Amino acid sequence: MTEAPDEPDLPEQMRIRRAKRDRLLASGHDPYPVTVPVSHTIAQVRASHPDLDPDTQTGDVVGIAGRVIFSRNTGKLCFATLRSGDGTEIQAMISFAGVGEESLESWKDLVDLGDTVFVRGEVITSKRGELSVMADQWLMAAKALRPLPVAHKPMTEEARVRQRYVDLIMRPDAQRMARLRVDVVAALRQSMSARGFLEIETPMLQTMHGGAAARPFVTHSNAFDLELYLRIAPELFLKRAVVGGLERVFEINRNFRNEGSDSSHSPEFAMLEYYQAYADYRDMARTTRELIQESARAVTGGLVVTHADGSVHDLSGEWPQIDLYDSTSTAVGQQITPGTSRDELVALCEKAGISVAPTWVPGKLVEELFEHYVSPTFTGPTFVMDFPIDTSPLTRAHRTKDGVVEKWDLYIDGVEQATGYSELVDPVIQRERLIEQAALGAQGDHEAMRLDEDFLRALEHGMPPSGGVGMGIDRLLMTLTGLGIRETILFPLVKPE
RNA sequence: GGGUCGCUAGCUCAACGGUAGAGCUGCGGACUUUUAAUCCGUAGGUUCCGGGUUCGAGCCCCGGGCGACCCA
Repeated sequence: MTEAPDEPDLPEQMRIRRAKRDRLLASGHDPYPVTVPVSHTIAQVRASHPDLDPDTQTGDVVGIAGRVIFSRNTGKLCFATLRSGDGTEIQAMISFAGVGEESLESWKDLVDLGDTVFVRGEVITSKRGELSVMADQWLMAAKALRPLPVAHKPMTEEARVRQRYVDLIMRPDAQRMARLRVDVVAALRQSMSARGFLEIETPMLQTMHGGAAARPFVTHSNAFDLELYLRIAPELFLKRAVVGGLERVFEINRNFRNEGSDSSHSPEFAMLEYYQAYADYRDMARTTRELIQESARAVTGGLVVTHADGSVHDLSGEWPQIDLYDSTSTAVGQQITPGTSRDELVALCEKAGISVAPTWVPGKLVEELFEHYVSPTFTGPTFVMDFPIDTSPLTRAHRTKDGVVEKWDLYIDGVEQATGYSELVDPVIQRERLIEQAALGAQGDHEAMRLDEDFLRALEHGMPPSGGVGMGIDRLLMTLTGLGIRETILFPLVKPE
């Protein structure tokens, strides 16, 4: 048994709680016992005693534990609302008659809001009808040394993100979000598994980053004296697996991109990527729609989801497909094709107020025009088809249209939700594309891809015609809930205080 | 990267350049049916950090930190 060391700089309320911990120890009670004799969860007690009349005695004795979130003491009878980890609550009653004077006084002296307590007693209802456990014994299960924030004023957004443990205690919605995420990921895994996909894990520490246009985080292996990168995408390894004959593979895991964060971007984010041999981008679009619909059904029971702001979003049915070049041409009032000159595109961008970076290739300019004029007009889920070839170095050229690749982006609520491809599997063309990327990198484009010789060697062994998709898990949670990305991630990256 | 706003008690927020306050929380007291319990009393501060102006700075100026929003 240890005394709390003197910490005179602590706020008064924390000093007092430490003193209560000491008093528990002094009276022979462990403030952090190894276990308490819980017999039922709060949810079980609630479920097995529905609709009792007020002032009922059931004769059922249970042992429950939960965190004290409200406390109302009268002279010889104390009420506490206990909340369990799943968000369910029940009232505990500690009475002079039930536990005796010493234990009652001890409760009033030593139990604070935020403490986790064990209560054993009969399941009853109070005179007001509240389902309660009338204690014949109580024990401290975990003494809280810090006070909780006020329950009736919302914590600031920053406080909720930085101290998610407190957010989870105080706000049942925070717990619901964490559990919803579990359900969505489980639904995705089940949907993939039902289609014969194997879940595999590919390296997060890579000697060569690739698979996306993004700046990587760099780290270092002491043992190998080697510069390593946190992956920006699993794509090139999943494709190696397809080369090897794992014809349907997927991975759900984290990617890391060394860029800023805002309401829809996080430096680390979870992604589902899947590859399917003998499928093309149209097959992948259908599968992706089904995956999202199955996720929505799994967590909401239907295909019409209601967001936190009350807005309603219909994910049912087929989703429209529009052509990138056609829709952008209509929006700017001028025919744009893969043959439109860079100068013309720059002029259109400047007219739109888009500031153009000198490294931007023509395809990038077209995508910027599209995002400026067209994507904000989307009202429901929309597939945008057939992207410029110069921004998609890992994608197969379109089978009939010059200058574009077989790639789609799926937009939901105006945000890119997923992207799919008919994969480029010709190792000769792939090498040419990556050499072009390496040249861009040499010119200072930090997002350009590198020449990955081992990946090319794999392709040279022959990769079957395949489709691939990448879908953001955090984005999917946003789509289903309408919340920001920092709500969907339990512990998002924050700068140190 | 640019602009605007914010940072004060454990939490949420006030305070004309002039003694830093409130609610909840806490502490002491009353109360055996409360529901954000109520009633009486009471304590609690490095005003994000560092400089400067001033008789005097939470407030004004400069620099820095963290955050939010808008723009790029």
